[in-house]
Amino acid sequence: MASPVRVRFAPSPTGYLHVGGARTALFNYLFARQHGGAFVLRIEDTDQDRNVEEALGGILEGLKWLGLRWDEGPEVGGPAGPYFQSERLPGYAEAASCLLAEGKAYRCFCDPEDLKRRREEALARGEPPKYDRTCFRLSKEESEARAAKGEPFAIRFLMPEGETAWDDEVRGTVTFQNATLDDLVILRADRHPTYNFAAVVDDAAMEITHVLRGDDHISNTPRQLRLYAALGLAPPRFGHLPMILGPDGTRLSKRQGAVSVGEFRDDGILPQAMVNFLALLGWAFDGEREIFTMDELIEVFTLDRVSKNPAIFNYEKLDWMNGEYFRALPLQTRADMVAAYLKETRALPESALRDRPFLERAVAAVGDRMKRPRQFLEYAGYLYVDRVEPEQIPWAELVANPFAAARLKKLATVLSDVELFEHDPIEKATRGVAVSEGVKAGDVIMPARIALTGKKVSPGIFDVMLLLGRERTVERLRHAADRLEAESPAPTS
RNA sequence: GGCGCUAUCGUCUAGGGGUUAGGACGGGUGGUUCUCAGCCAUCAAACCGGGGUUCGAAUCCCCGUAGCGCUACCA
Repeated sequence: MASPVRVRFAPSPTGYLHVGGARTALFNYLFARQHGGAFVLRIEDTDQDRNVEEALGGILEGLKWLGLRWDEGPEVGGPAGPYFQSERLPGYAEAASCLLAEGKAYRCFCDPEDLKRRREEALARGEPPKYDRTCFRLSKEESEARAAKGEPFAIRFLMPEGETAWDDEVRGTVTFQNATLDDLVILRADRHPTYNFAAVVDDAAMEITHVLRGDDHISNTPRQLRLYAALGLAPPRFGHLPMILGPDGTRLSKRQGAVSVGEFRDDGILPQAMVNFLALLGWAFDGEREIFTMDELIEVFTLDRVSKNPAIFNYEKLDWMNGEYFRALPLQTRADMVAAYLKETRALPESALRDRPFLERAVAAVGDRMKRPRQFLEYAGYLYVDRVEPEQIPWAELVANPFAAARLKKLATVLSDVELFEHDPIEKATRGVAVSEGVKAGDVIMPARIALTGKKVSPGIFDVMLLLGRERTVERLRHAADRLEAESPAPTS
């Protein structure tokens, strides 16, 4: 039996949790859970200049919100800690010294600014911008003398000849010529490791068995493989996940819509929907089934069904999927979410939110028209205002209808006389008006809808009346009728 | 420029030497209905191009093209 599966998600705290990162984390999580392995969270904070104080909290929060609990890492600890690279500095320095001592790495005294300039010049000439090994040619004595004098230096890995290949879990065999790889810096002048080196040292130390990461790391893999070999360490297996692109086919950016899981959460996306949607970005079960709970994903997820091509993020499909999940939620939960949304956005005065039973009735009436909490007011906002100001187009339609005023008036009268102001009596009375007018029910209902809600679209009209109550219903109908009479000529009889 | 990866409806994808190339989102149409949503039914919509291999290629191979990624003392 092979060693137990151990995977990791290794974000650097430089920003929010991007959906691409979230998808990578999800796939790692699913793979770990399915194999009964461990999901490790490691924070790659070796670049102090780029670390953002608040970023870590957001990333952790995002992972938790998605339900991706890590077995080892920040907040929970674990046997392979610490889980912040900034706390593992001695290990990198030691590993680098070993390579230096064995002649597998060398000191580089070149000035970073100078290097940068040379690289740009090479690029401008159309040449590969590789390090020219100036410092590799230094004698051992000179190198040591300069170091002893206190001259700053970085440590570079001496890239061996030959080629490097591996059997990728999603792409099959991938091969690189080492000549196209650089003598990469493994330890910077400030004694901090660079990404490729730290990742190798830590993945080995943490006994990571599978590295599942974004496609953008594919060219890092041969470098890391060479590093494992030089260090005498057994490499993990690698799997490169396809990128997630924006609607325009380029890297998903804020310009194209929400990109961080926090934004989606604030937009009323449910974590279950996000997880399900993300799972389908670059992976499919059989091409038919689309709805999966996390547990079901854990059961059926396999790396060999991960797609090789980049996926464009489809906001509409996420919205649809969210609707699928949102509608399935119990009324209580939906009401909770709507209440939380209204409170956070202060879309309604505090007082309006106090009547919880009313809110629940309204949410029930809106029913499955709502795919996200934010749509509540779209369908029920008129319940929370003293007087509706009808939208332009619906009102114009009413004005153009010569019979509208009379029908509204009649309906108002009938409704004010209905004994029990409940759904069925209201419906019966309303339909009665239509019959006596010799028209279809819709010819009475549509004007009423506009008078009552100001819109052409609303929940069922009898639910609306019920929610409004007899008084407000009758008043709105009469008010609309009066206004109509004032604005439009009476029907020629 | 170099290196690498990829290529099926607009999008996510299934399939993979012989299929009416399947599903989902989105779109169209019809039904249910007081509108919308939902639900049901239904339609349109794809194998990047060129060469091979083969009786047969969307599927295997090569070339081209395109897209994306990497090419840092970033991760």
